[in-house]
Amino acid sequence: MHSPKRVLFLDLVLTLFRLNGLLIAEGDAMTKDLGLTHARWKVIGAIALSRAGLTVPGIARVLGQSRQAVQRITDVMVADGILVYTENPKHKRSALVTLSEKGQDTYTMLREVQDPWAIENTEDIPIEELETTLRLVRRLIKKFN
Amino acid sequence: MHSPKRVLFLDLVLTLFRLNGLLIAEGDAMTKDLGLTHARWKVIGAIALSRAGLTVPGIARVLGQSRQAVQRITDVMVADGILVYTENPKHKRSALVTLSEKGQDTYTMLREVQDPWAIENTEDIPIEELETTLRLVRRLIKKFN
DNA sequence: CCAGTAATGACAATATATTGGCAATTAGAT
DNA sequence: ATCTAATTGCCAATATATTGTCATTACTGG
Repeated sequence: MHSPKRVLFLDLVLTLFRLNGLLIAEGDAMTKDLGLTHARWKVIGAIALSRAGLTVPGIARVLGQSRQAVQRITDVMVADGILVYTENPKHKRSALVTLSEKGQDTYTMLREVQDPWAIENTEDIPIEELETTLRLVRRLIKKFN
Repeated sequence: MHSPKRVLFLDLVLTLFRLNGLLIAEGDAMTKDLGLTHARWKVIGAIALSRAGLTVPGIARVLGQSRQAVQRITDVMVADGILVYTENPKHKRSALVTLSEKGQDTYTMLREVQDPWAIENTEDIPIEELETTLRLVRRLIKKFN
């Protein structure tokens, strides 16, 4: 079967793996001075972008990872004073993970490098293409959920 | 700074992390019966999609990973008889990684589940959107290289 | 051709992530 | 309200990946 969409899609998948790795490398380079690793800034970013508050399994879903991996890193980050487990009105056992004051400071510093980075790397990209891509990615996520 | 592109882009990045995880889960589910793991089918896929032949660091670049991680898994796969290190005319020390007969059989079986999967998941997606997305992803990769 | 730089293999230490299992809680359906 | 299925925390084992280092080979500019 030589469906052009099939080839295109498989090519896209491989290319996405590559971009994923490069994005992690970018983030690590960007946060080198903040003492963060990708496991950490991903969690911080996920929490910061969520309005409603996130539990550990919630963060894992957002990041496409196992809840155990997230639990490990949040435990460490709580011990480091960057995150705080706060009571979850909607669930007795599953706490909400929130940024401590120190964590908010870290996020502020993260933003200071992340924002210019984001602006710089989208300068020459039409907003329509970003929207199309985001929409397509979301559509795929919905399929695979 | 409230650049809409900035927000869109950061949202896209987070969403890509999630899609990455889901794609890996999809692949693992797809290849469960073939005795593959994502570390393995990624390597097989990268080799199969390459025309010129790939070295270990070459595979690592395609997959956006460290060469050491790839080296580890290719060593195991060579020991398992799925891959073969063959002489590289262009480089004395860095061998080309190729599929053995067994590896080609595995790839054939992989294709039998992968192709329908790819077709099914792009049925309702216009080819133009796939092209736009692939082009954008490639553009980002070029920036981050 | 040569000198400096980058790429590669090899090895080790560490970090990160998945998988599996189990008990307790929650959510959903009837 | 009750039953069932899904979710969650926790623990352990294993797999995967990164980081750092060094010697060797390849590449590049002059």
